[in-house]
Amino acid sequence: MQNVVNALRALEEVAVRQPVGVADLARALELPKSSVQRTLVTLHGAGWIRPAGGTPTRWLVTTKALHVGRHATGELGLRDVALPVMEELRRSTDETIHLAVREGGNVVLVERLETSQPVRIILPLGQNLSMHASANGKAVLAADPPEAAERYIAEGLRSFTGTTITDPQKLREELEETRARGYATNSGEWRADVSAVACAVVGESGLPFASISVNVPTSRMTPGVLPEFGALVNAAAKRVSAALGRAHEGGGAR
Amino acid sequence: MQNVVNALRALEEVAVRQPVGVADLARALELPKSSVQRTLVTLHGAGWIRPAGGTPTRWLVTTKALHVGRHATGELGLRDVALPVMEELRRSTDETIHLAVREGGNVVLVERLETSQPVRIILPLGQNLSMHASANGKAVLAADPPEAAERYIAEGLRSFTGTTITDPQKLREELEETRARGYATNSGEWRADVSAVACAVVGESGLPFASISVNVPTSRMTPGVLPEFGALVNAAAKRVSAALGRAHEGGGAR
DNA sequence: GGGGTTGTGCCGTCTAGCGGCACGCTGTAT
DNA sequence: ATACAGCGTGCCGCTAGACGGCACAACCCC
Repeated sequence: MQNVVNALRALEEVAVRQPVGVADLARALELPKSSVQRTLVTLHGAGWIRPAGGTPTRWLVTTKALHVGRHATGELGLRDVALPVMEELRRSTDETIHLAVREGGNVVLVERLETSQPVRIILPLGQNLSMHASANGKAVLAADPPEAAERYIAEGLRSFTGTTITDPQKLREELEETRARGYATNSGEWRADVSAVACAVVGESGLPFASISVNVPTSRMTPGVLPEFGALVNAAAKRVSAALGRAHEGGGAR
Repeated sequence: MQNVVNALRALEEVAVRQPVGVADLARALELPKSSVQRTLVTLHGAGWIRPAGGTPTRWLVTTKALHVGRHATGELGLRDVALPVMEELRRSTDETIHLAVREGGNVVLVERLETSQPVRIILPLGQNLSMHASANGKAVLAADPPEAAERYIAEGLRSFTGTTITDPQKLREELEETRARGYATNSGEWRADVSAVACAVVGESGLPFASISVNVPTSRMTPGVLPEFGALVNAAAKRVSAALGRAHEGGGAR
């Protein structure tokens, strides 16, 4: 099915480079022009891309991918269950609430409710967050079995800002604290101006598969609000976990 | 490229029915089980779906589609240009702001900023809005050349609520008013509790390709705010159009 | 415990995708 | 004015790779 693989590669490439022509794409994909041309026509027929209209023909992605992507929440109904809880969480904090799902070695932002305050964090849906440098990631990691965390650590901890935890031992301690505390934190470890508290959502198997976070500009993150938001986000994650069929056992993380 | 078409159908089907197994899918797609199986493995290899982990194998879509879908804004950089303007629009209205792009005979919601007020409208990104029963749609239709509008009208005007405009002549008058007024309106014509004002974003060719709207629960939509929000949304759409390279000529719509 | 259903894998047939090639067009540099 | 390089598009013979029938082990629910 090399064919399908190439078509999907073409689709992604169109998304990144749009509006783009056949020849450009063929070069980028290192594929014969005529093959790419055929692929584009097929993708168009299936409704995933469309010509821009002018001449020469330039291709754009349609919203088909959006429709498919909306369902990418890992568990059936996670979004529906989480949204009302996130709503309430935003009302009580008036800060930006994120819902992220684990995927591969990362955590991906899939839903967002914003604060009404002027200074705010806007991350695009679909944003990848690394496990060790985001509150959502650390919440998931802390709720994981130790082996899984070790496997992640073994891949190396990339640094993003001055406060990013890159020392394996320090990260282990941090995860331990997170479990004891019931929520994970992040103070400018990925981007200097973004701080957050998060708690994992666990499934029937007891494994974490998603995470909810309250995101605050570092400038507004005073020591006082941290435990307050922590307790709120912990309760929220517990409610979502429970609604998905299983009591949220132990702290907020494990 | 029947192959690719089937793979994309499978992907969509997985998104809708996830978590789903091979046999289920094969029935839904009316394709041999072994073919579907091969397709699933390929889609997995390409990173678009993933097995749920347990046994029996159930498939889920990944966030790959989200990443691609994020670029589905029709014009290069539309989202980046529009977001700050939408931000300001929300600050001045404290209502939910939508960015929609035209696609085929519809208009599709691609970005959203919410009000902080408790009663609010939440539409999913990727939502299709019909041309004649939404403020965004009517704004685009009013900015289109008359032939295009007539072509749309000829396809028939479906009714959603008691106030949906289904009479072609009434719609023509409404579009005329919209052009004169500089913004389109919607008072519960699609869903009874949703009202809005909108204005089209036009490209270099002078044709509308997107639209910005302020969405208000019908209960909050008093006669007074209508012209106020109308003027604001008109100014916002003009700014986006201009930033995309061309002065926004004439009223707010054309 | 057995009948049905599931996910998975093999393999011979032949179809449908592959890609080299040529065409007409447009915009640019000479 | 002319040449040229690049573009998007379409054709067509060859063959690689997809197709789908089939078989099998594991599982679940009567």
